[in-house]
Amino acid sequence: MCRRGLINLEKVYNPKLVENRIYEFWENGGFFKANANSGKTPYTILMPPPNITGNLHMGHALDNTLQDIIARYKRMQGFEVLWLPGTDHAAIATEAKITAQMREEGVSKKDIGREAFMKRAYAWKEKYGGNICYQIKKLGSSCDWSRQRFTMDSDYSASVREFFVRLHKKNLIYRGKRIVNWCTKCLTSISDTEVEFEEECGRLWYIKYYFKDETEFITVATTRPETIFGDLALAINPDDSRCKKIIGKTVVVPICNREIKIIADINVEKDFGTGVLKVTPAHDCNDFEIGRRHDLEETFLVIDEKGFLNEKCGKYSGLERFEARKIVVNDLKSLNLIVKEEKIEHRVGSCYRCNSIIEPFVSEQWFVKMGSLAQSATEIVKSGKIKFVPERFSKVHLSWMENIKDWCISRQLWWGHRIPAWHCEECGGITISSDDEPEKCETCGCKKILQDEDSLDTWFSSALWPFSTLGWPDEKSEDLVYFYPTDTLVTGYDIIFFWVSRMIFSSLEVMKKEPFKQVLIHGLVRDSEGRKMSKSLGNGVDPVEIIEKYGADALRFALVSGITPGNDTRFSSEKLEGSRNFVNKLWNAARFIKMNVSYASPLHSSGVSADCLRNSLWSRWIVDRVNDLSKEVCENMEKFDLGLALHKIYSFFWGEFCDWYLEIFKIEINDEKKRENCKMVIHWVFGQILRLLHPFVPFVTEKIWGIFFDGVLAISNYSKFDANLEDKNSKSEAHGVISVISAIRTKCAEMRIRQDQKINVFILPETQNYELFKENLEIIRVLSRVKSVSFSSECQNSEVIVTDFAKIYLKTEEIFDKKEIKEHLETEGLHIEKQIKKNKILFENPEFLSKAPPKVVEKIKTLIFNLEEKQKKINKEIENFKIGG
RNA sequence: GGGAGCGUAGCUCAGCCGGUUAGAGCGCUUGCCUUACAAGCAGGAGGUCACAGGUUCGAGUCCUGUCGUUCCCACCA
Repeated sequence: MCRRGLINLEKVYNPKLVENRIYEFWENGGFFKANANSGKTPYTILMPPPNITGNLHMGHALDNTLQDIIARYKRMQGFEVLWLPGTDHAAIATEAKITAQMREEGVSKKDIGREAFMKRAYAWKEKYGGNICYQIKKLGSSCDWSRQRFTMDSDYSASVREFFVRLHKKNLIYRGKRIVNWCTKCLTSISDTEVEFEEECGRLWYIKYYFKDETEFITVATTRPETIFGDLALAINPDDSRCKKIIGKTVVVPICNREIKIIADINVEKDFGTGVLKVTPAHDCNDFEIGRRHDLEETFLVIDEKGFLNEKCGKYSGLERFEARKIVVNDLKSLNLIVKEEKIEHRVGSCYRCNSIIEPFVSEQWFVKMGSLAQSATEIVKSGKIKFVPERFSKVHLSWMENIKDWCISRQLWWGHRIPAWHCEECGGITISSDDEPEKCETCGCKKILQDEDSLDTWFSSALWPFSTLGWPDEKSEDLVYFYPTDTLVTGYDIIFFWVSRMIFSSLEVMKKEPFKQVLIHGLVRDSEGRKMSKSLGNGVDPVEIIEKYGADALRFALVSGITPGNDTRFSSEKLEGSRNFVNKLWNAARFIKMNVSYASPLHSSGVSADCLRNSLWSRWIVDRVNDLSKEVCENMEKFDLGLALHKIYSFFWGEFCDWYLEIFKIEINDEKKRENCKMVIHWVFGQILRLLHPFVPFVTEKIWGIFFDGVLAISNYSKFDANLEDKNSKSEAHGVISVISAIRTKCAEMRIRQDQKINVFILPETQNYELFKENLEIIRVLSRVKSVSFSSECQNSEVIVTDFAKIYLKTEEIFDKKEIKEHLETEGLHIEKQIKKNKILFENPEFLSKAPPKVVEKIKTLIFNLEEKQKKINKEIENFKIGG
């Protein structure tokens, strides 16, 4: 890496020439490697492992950027920072991708078998997992690659098995036939969180069920007539007035002519449809519950795993479920069994991976008992040991935990952790073991045992991320002891249930300690029109493409500026351009400083001496300002108000440092007495700016740092408030001069005075400000772009401006229109009068005086005083015009 | 049905504990190629802070309600 010696810095910053080399420099230097023996206070962040399904998207870019900002900030503050990266095998998502790919090739899972499939999946992991890491590096992420983990690493897998075994021992895992959400395309069960519900326009058919041997019928409303083959009862609410009359009676299921009973159950809404529900326990969650209460056959399946009607459906068997619906409805109609048909808005669940409609389906699955786990996860958040930022997201976690049902953790997939359960062919007993291959059946001791075919929910393994990545189940592992509990988890609100909540209860279960102290929740990255970025809309943006075009720093800047924790953000090319411009501005400031302040050898940017500040207001001012800024920025950073912190640095750097200090520096550098001190100050202040900005835009700042200073910025100290550098007077003095310059500029623009009109300015300062202005006459002249500035008490036929610090007269060779000047003054006077009035009203109210804090009263008093002073001056000028005629 | 967010300039959004004349970026507009930067510099226009009440000496900020909007949760089949 070219550390310095940039004699000719390019006019336009080119991130392409910088970023890759800087990252290599950091990585080779091992600056991001965490050390469990450093003796420093640890600060741990675990990267939410991206799925190996494909490429990183903008959401990842935001998530990673936020983490990197925090990691770099904490590292610069002297913490031993561990930011542990990794990837997730993403069982169902990856398997869906691979099978889709295979389908195109015309092969199926069955064709190639489990072993070959796993081989293929690992190859996929190598390819895409590697690509993801490449992308994370491109973003500038300062994570410790030596500790990189994958959720299917062999020791990680061992920890998953161990966890399973422990839960099983505590009776928190059970196996049983239950109704689950079944995806007929992925051919697996999925958990409740993995079902996405959407409001859809469907139909409600009113179907006649005749009483046995009677001509009377009862009408039942259903959205799923194709499931009548699975009807095992009709149910009615016990409070329904018809209930007594019909309860226990037998009705005949249409078409299949099976006889079923009418039962009473409180889960039937009296007011929905006809108030009578057909109960299909094997294909509806609600009906399953009712079935259990009334001893109905739970496993009476009529639809198979692929979504086709089975042999129980007579001539309809073999029909796809939605096809069957149409045919059944038609047949019912022709049998005159449909009373009416109406449109209905209802919620339909679909698979979060493949989007096909979920079939509630009874099958044998493994479950985690949630009761006690959920309770501990609730308590820890209520106790405040885990804090959500913003706080409101703790509610999301809590309300989910408080209403949770048991968690279905088995999946009929191959890609993932195979369930560590072995079935005995001899005795049918189940052996649960954390061994890779247990030798014999625990029950009968024979060796004929076969591993369960199912694998585990991907979230079952990612729930262990906080401790498995640090060495668990080895409880004495150095990393685990030192880095656990971790400090901050950064993630989007969309995976609170999926992951955050599950990490909390899993960690409490095995570690007996919270997995992290804070959870920083961020929102979604949307497109410029506020739409969610998605493949189907084609509005997704590839972070790497953006980096190629604008640079990683600009991307990071665009993602972070203007965000507030928990809120969504929009991403647009306009924002990106603004961000790139900022980076370029920074680069050019460096270029300017390099051109004017060249030291033979790079400096240690240790501090500024009081000596440096002695003879320049502007040095005192800028040092005080950057000192203030450091304080505010650190306060914001601690609260994770990263967008706000960045905004403050931005406006200081651009609006104060560049616009004022650098411009003034150009003038002061000509003063031999000030020159050296100025150089030292600019050097130091710029160093502080680089420190403050580094977590946000690490590449360009590191690059520039190398031009001016020794050492590595990434591991330098963050800028920090220093009470010794406070200088309150500098602020008002600088403001006094700046306000005069601004006033002249505004007036000139207003009056369309062109620069070539050579105007002369005379100022009359307040006596106490005389020295201040005397010192700064040249600065005022140059920055206001006027011909001359001098002191004078009065000046006929001149435009007059009154500021808090001075009266200013503008004079050109041309004579101003007196009337116009007077009018300007009068408008100004009117404006001031209005303000005075508004503030004086406060004092007419006795309650204001008695109740408002003295500080505020005092503040407003001086405000009024100042305004009145100004008003007097203006009136005097107006008076002059009258006398003058 | 329950819960949450948002509503501030043409657009995207800041605005901490209530306290002078409500801010930024972009866009628009006027004038500038002023030796770091035209990806720039110096000006300017543009706001009933969704609406209605309330608390308060004082409300964009706190409370209640209304409207609009977005999202999350929930077994009306």
